Amino acid sequence: MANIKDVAKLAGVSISTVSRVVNNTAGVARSKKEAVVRAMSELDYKPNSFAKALVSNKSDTLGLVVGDLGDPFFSLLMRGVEKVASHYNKQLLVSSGHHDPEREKEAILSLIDRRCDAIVVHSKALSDYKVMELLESQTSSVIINRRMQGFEERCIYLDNRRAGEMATRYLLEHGHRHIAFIARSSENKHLELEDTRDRYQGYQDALLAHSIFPDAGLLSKNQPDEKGGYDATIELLNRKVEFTAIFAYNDAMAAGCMMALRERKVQVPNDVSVMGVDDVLLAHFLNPGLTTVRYPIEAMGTAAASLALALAGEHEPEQPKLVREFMPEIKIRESVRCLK
Amino acid sequence: MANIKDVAKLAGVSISTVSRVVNNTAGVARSKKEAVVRAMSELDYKPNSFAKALVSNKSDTLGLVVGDLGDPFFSLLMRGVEKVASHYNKQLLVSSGHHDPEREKEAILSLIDRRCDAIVVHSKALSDYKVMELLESQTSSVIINRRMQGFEERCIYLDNRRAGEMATRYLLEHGHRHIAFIARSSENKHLELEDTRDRYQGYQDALLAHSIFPDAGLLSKNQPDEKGGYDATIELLNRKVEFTAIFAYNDAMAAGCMMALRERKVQVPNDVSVMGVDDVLLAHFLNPGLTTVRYPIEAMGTAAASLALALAGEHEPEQPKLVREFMPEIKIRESVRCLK
DNA sequence: CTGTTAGCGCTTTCAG
DNA sequence: CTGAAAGCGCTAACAG
Repeated sequence: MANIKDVAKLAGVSISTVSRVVNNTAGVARSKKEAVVRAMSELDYKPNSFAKALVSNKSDTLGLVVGDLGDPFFSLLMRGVEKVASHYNKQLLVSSGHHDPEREKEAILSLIDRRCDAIVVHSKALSDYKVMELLESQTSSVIINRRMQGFEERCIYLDNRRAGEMATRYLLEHGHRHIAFIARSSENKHLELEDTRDRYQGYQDALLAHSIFPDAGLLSKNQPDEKGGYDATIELLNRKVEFTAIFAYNDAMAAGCMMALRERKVQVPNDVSVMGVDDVLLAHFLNPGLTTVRYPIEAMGTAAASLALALAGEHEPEQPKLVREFMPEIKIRESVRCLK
Repeated sequence: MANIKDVAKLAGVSISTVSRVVNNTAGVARSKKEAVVRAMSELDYKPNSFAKALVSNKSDTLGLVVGDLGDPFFSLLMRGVEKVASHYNKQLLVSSGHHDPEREKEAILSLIDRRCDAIVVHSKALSDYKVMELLESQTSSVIINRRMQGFEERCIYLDNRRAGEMATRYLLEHGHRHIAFIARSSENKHLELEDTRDRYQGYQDALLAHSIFPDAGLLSKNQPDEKGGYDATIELLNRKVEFTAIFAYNDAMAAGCMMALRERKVQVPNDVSVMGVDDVLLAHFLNPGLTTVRYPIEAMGTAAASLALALAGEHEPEQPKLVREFMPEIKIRESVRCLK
């Protein structure tokens, strides 16, 4: 592959001149410029990005760590991040942590090794401490979907407590009094997940505001996907506790939940109402459509990438005060019945 | 950030020695080795990947072009590709073509500029000719989901004709005689999309084998997503033509189709049966579950990445004869009614 | 086993 | 406006 020297030779100029026309970094005589341009296209010259990165110490790369590339939630997150990456002409380097602490750590480190200009990290398997330790020296990195003490400036997150509170209140306002909660279980025993805890907290807030004491028998934990939602619901059903509504940690669990209910001939929403969180594509196409709490994940991905790039000095933060905490909102479909 | 010189100085050795212990490329005296290791960890040394790539002319990067990062189909593709990337310790560089010819071209070129060791491309907006022109000199690139004349060695694709034939035959075997086809329309007037054409061809094959002459009034085209499926179905319904089954280009369109039917109070599968292609997550959670033709996209992503890396000389192709053409298979759920 | 040295391809002073 | 030259951090002969 042709390099800058070849171009210089063919154009009859020095490599500095070639560099100047490539980067438009200084004036060059029209005639020489034309010669260079001609030589470049003739040789199909493409500047070597490594050499450039080496000397400029900038990679024009945006790193992103997600949990699982195949998950619709992360899919939306990636789309949001990609939007700003392409706007700033950055390439996207993606790594998956596979919900495993060791692999998450590797994913983060590999991105750091690559000297990304900025990094956006979604991590659930690593402790706050570990994440901060890994990213401390990486000043233009942003954590998404997590709020960490002393690291707030670099966190983009949802008000999960409010999400839990909103959903539960919505159910209460529709006359439900026995509301089950399907929570996300943590793979790591020592790591309490902030988001599921906050959503549960919000759930309790709403209940207590209606003078209802949260019943541990209505709490079921499982992994945060369709299968987990299914299993958690079966377990709930087997307990023979009474409930008229189920609030699931996320839409994926809600989908599994509805599947289990259908199997057991429990009608949604006639017998039991269901709500989720996220508002991924799936929610729209479930039947009945899933009433859920919208998690603006794509917009948050965009915000995170934008913040990361701002930290990297790529641009000024647009807003006078950047929004770091996003607000959930209720998306009404057909999975909740009014009991009044 | 510390570089190799700093480490060498601190360890009291030459940079070659440091390089040797980093890459384990030659024996080093135990004492020096230990000194180097200590210095590295003390300085938190991370080899500069650009310098390494520059000198070795290898980037340890796998490039991937997809249509849209937010689409579940591509999500699965990415997961398949990522699996082999991480297995070979390659970083994944992802670009999105946004279903636009110009942006697809840019995406491919940007990956070439980055000197990826191998590239996997999913392109629908560019013509065969353009794609081949762009990737001709890029010997370790693979096209997925497309079969191109004279480029077969680098294509990984599904037997789309058979997919269309299988689905239609399945419907015929269940007694359906009036089967509508919802096709993918092409954004680009001059570009006939091979996959939708092949599926339609297979649809016709099956029909003709049952002595049924394909009726153009039962064909409706639209964009290949939920909205397109919805619109195509509404159009079909408005035509007042008779049909007992609908075969959609993909699951997304089938989902939109079912949505439209539900709105119009047409019951699935009692009044109309529906089939799709892909078997994405959605298919499982639609109600009724969508009977579809499984497109092993994740496995194909894995195969494509593996082939690309083999072309790059990273490894021998595992199979004596690598599978380039994948076979669809029927995934039975509840959206098809037996009329016999 | 170890150090010296010549680049990899590019940007960026610095003279002219 | 232009070219020469000094690196960016690393690898890989080459000599010892």
